[in-house]
Amino acid sequence: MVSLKDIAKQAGVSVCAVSLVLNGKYKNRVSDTTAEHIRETAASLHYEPNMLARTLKTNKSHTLGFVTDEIITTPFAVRIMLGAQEAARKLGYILISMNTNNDKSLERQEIATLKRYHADGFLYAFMYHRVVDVPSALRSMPTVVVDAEDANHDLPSIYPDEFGIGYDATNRLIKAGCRRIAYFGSESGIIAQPQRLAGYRKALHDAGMNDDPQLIVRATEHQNADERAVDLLKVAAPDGVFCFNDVRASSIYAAANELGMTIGKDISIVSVDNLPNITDALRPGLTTIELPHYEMGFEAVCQLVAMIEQRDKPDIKPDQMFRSSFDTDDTFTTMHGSIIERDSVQHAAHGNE
Amino acid sequence: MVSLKDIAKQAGVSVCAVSLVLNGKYKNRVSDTTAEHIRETAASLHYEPNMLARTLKTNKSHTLGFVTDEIITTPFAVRIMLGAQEAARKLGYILISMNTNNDKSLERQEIATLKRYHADGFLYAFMYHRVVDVPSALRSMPTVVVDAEDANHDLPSIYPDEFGIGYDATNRLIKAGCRRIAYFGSESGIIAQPQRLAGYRKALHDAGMNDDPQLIVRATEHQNADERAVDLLKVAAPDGVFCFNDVRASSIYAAANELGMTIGKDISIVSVDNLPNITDALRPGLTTIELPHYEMGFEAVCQLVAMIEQRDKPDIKPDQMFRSSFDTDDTFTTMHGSIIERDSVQHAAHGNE
DNA sequence: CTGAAAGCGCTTACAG
DNA sequence: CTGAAAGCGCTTACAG
Repeated sequence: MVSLKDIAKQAGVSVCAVSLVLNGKYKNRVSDTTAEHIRETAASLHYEPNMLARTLKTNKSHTLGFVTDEIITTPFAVRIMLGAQEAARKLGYILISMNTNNDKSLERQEIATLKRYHADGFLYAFMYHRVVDVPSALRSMPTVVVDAEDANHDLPSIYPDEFGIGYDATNRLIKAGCRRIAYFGSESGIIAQPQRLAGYRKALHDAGMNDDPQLIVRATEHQNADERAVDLLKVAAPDGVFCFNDVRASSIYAAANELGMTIGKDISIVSVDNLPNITDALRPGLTTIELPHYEMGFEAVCQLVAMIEQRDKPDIKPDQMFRSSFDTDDTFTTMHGSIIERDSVQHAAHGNE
Repeated sequence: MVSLKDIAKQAGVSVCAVSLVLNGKYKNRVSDTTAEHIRETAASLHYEPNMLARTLKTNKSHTLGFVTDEIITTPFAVRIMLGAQEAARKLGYILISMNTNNDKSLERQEIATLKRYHADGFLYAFMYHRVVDVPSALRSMPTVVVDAEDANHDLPSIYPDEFGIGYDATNRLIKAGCRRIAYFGSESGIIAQPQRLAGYRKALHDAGMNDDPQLIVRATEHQNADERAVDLLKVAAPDGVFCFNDVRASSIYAAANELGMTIGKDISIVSVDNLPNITDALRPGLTTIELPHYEMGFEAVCQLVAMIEQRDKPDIKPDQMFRSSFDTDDTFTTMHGSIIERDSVQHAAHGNE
C-alpha cells in the first residue's frame, strides 16, 4: 500500500501538504503548481487512501450498518438492500449488512459488532411492513427504520402506502368494468391488511358501490387459502378480485381453473408483490402492484446520510427508474407502489400509468 | 467510546498491560491478579475494542469483500450470502457485499473501494454456475470463487455437482416406477445444462434404459417453454419428466393441465431449484432438488479464512443443518443438492433421505 | 504558502 | 512481571 508519506517523499513535500491537496482543502495553503505536482505523483503511484486511518482520526467511517430481520432470505425485500447499496455508493458510503434472523440476542451482538467497526449510522429494516420496537443501542445513533414504523414514533420511518395500494388496485378493477369486486385478504394481524382493505372500501365508495360483506374474505397463506378462494368465487360470484398478495392470487387462479372460469374474461384479478417466480408460473400473466422496496432503501440512505452529516437530504437519483412516488412528513415517509400490467384483468390497458 | 487508555488509567496500569490481557497474551507478562483486575475494569466500563485502530496496526481488518454479479436480486442465490455471513460471524469476520450488476467498470470501482477499506480477502460469487474470468485486482488477494469456476483453474472454486443433480433427479423418477423419462432442459449455453443431461443419461443407462432422443427437449425459459412442453408430452408420451428447473416445471404443469393429465399419477415430475414462490403456486406440490447455495457460501468463507490466516480450514458447522454433501479436491469443491419431496412424483416417499 | 508536531486507538518489540 | 516508546496512515491545529 502506498501511503501519504510515500507520495510526500517522492514529491519532495511534507505529508500534510499531500493530505491537504488530496482532500481539496489546499486553497491559500499550497501553491497551485505544487498541488498539481502532488496530484500527479499520487496518480503515478496509484495511491488509494486508507479509509481506516482516516476514520481513526476523523471519527467518520463512511460506513452504514444495515440490520435486518430476515430480509435477504425473502426474494422481494432484497431490493431494499439494492436500493440502499446504490444510494450509499453514490454518497461515498459502504453498507455492512447483518441478518438477525429475528433473534434478539444475535441482533444485539451484531449491533455491537457494527459499532466496533464504527458504523456512522444504521438502517433497521424488515421483511414486511410492521410496527417495531427499536433496540436502545440504535436510539443513540443516527438510525432510519425501513419497511416498518418506529413504535415510539420518534425515528424516521419509511414504509409503503398500503391504503393507496388498496385504493389503486381496486380502482384498476373498477376501470376494467368490474361491478362485483371482492377482496381476498390476509388473516394474520399484519399491518397492511386493514389498510389495504380500507383503500379497497374507499375506492368502492368513491365509485358509488357498496361493500358487500360476502365479497370480503380473509385466508391464511398456506393453510386454507385454496378452499376459501373456491368458496369466495362460488358464493359471492365476483367479477373482479383484489388479492392481498400474489400467493393468494395463485389460490384464486387455482379456484377459477377448478370452476372453469377464464381469468381476464370471466373474472379479473389484481394483486400485490410482483414476485417474479409466481408471475412466471401463472397463466395468464398476473396484473399486480410492486411494492417500492428499492425506492425505500434508496430513500432511507438519503435520509440517514442527511442525519449523519447534518445537512439537507442529498439530491441524488437512482440509475434505475423510480417507479413509485413519495409522501413525506417530518419523520414518516410513505411510498406508493406501481402497477405492473399483465393479462389477468379484462381489457387490460398496457403500460404503467 | 472508552479506550484502552481509559481502562489503564482507571485500573492504574499501563496501556500495554491492558492490551496484552484483553488479547489473552499476558502469560508470563502480567500477574493473574492484575489481569483479573484489568478484565473487571474493562467490563465495568463496557469496553468495546476499536477494530479500525487494531486494523491500522496489525494490517488485518477481519473484513471480507463479497463481490457478486446480481446475486442479491435473485431469490435463491441470496442464500450464498446468508451462509457466508454465518460462517464469517462464527470466525470473527464481517462481510461487506457489493453488487456489480454485471457492470465491469462498476466492479473495478467496488473492488477498489473494498481495498480502501482493507478487506482481507474476497468472495467472488455468481447468480448461477458458470466459468468466469477473475479480475486481476482480485488475483493478488486471497479469493474464493463461489457458484462459478475460475477459468484459469487457479483460484479455489465452489459450485454445485450438476452431474449428481441430474443423476439423483432421474433416479428418483426411476424409483417411482417411471419407464419413459423425459428431460426438459435449457436451450441456453449455461454450464449446468450438459452436465445435468449427462447425469440423466447415466442414470438411465445404469437402470438399463435407453435414452430416446424424442424424450430430450430443450426450451427457452420465457419464450417457447409452454409450447415445447405440450409437444413433449404429446409426441414422446413420457410418464416422468426431469425438468432443468422449477420454471420449466411450471410449463410442464401447464401442459399436463391442458392435456388433462394428472400430475403425480399420469406423470411424475422432478426439477431443480426449490423456489418458494413457484412451489407455493403449483398444485400438487413440486418435488425438486435444492441447490446448495447456503452451503457454498459457508464453505467458501471457511476456505477463504484458511487462506487468509494460513491455517487449516476451520472446523465449524452452520446452525442451520447442512443438507448437502461435499466433494473436495485441491482447488475445486463440488456440492450435491438435496431433494425436497412433495407430491409431483407418483407414490412419493416423504422426508429427505 | 509551507512544515513540524500531536494525536486518533491500538499492538508490539524493547528495556528494565 | 511491568512500563515507556514507536508506529500503523491519516488529519488538523499551530507556528513560522
